[in-house]
Amino acid sequence: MPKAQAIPARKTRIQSRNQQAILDAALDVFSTFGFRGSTVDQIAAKCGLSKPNLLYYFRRKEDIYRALLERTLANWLAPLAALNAEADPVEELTRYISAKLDMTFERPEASRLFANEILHRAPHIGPFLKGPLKTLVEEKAAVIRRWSAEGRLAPVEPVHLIFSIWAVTQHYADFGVQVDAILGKRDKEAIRAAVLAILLRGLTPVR
Amino acid sequence: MPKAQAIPARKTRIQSRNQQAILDAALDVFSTFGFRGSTVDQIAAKCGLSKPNLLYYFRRKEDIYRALLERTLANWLAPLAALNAEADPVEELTRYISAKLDMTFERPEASRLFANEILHRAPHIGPFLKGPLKTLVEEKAAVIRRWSAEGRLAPVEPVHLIFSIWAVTQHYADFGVQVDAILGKRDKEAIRAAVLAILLRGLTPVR
DNA sequence: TTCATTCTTGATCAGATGGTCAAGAACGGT
DNA sequence: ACCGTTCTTGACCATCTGATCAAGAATGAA
Repeated sequence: MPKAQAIPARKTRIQSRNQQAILDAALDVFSTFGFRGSTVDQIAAKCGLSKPNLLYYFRRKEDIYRALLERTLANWLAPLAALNAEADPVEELTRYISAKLDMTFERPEASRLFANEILHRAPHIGPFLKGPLKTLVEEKAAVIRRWSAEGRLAPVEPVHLIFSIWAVTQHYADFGVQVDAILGKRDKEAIRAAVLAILLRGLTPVR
Repeated sequence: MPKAQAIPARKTRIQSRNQQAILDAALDVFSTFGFRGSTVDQIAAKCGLSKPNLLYYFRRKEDIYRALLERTLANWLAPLAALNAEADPVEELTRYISAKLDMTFERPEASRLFANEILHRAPHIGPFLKGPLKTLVEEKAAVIRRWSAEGRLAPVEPVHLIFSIWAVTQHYADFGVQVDAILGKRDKEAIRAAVLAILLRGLTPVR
């Protein structure tokens, strides 16, 4: 059988170790230089594999990139999905914003990876935006709208509130260089307090 | 004289026309594909010049990119610089946010160009961030802080307010693909109203 | 130990891309 | 009309980079 040499279906120990190492290295590289700006050599060097060896696990550069995006997409949705319609609105939003900030602080590379992808017109994850993401946003927007209607939250445009939360929280990762240039040393808790104040100020309904 | 062929100092009509065309085309290309992702051929094709001809005006690809950044830096600072300490705080902030949104709507490519540059760790404009930008931000932060101290504005962390304004307004340019995927058709005035409400809600001081 | 499968790599290739060069065409002041 | 300057271009080059391949090394189940 003239079969194209492929990665075996059966997952060996070596395989998962190396794939993991590759993805970790790739996240660093891709998030800093973008897809086109990164080279396979760079990634290979970073995880201590030879280039052909790396390409044994991921046949094409783009495969690494896609795997990386997919690996992070679920994590991306999780905090928003966790927004609980039954709990206290302001507390829920506080928790959501705080969780997003935690992601920003702990995984700024992941944030930058996405930012890069969206900035370049989302050539790889277009369907994800129009599909699962849109659905989830609409669902949670409905929750927020209901909160307002019930008088448990001040009136607010729900989708734009979500956009604003994304924008502000991710700003500290995506534009981290700028933030650091202006702020000097970074105080995470000060950022958290300031961001929560700005985004949630006045959302507590007047009773 | 073994002189390197250089662009003449004297500026001819053809020169300014072509340089202008090159920069316009380059803004489109660079903002979509990033520095590394763009090719000189692409830019040349877009403005109807041959590659060597283009390189007659800008000897290196990077020269185009830098010229482009420089051409836009001033515009970038203008709206913030215009923040007037004497006028009404909420009105001034409203005007600032509105002006930023206008830039987002009218020149999203410029916004994406900067976003890309910052995202990639600002390899070309690092000094600008730590210099003029930082200075201006600190100056205007002082203005906002004074507003709060005088009771003309609710207490707010000024620098983070500025970051939030940048983040939210630029979001509609930088993440435009995502916004459009979720919102469908775009209503600029609805965006303006929603953004102003979210960012300024509760900043009017209680009297 | 045996041996099929899995893993690793040096050498190499093809295409893309930034940049050069020399020569010719167009321009514009006189 | 003349001629130095400015502008334009086809051909070309060196390098980078994604990807391939064949052959050898390690692994692990029997």
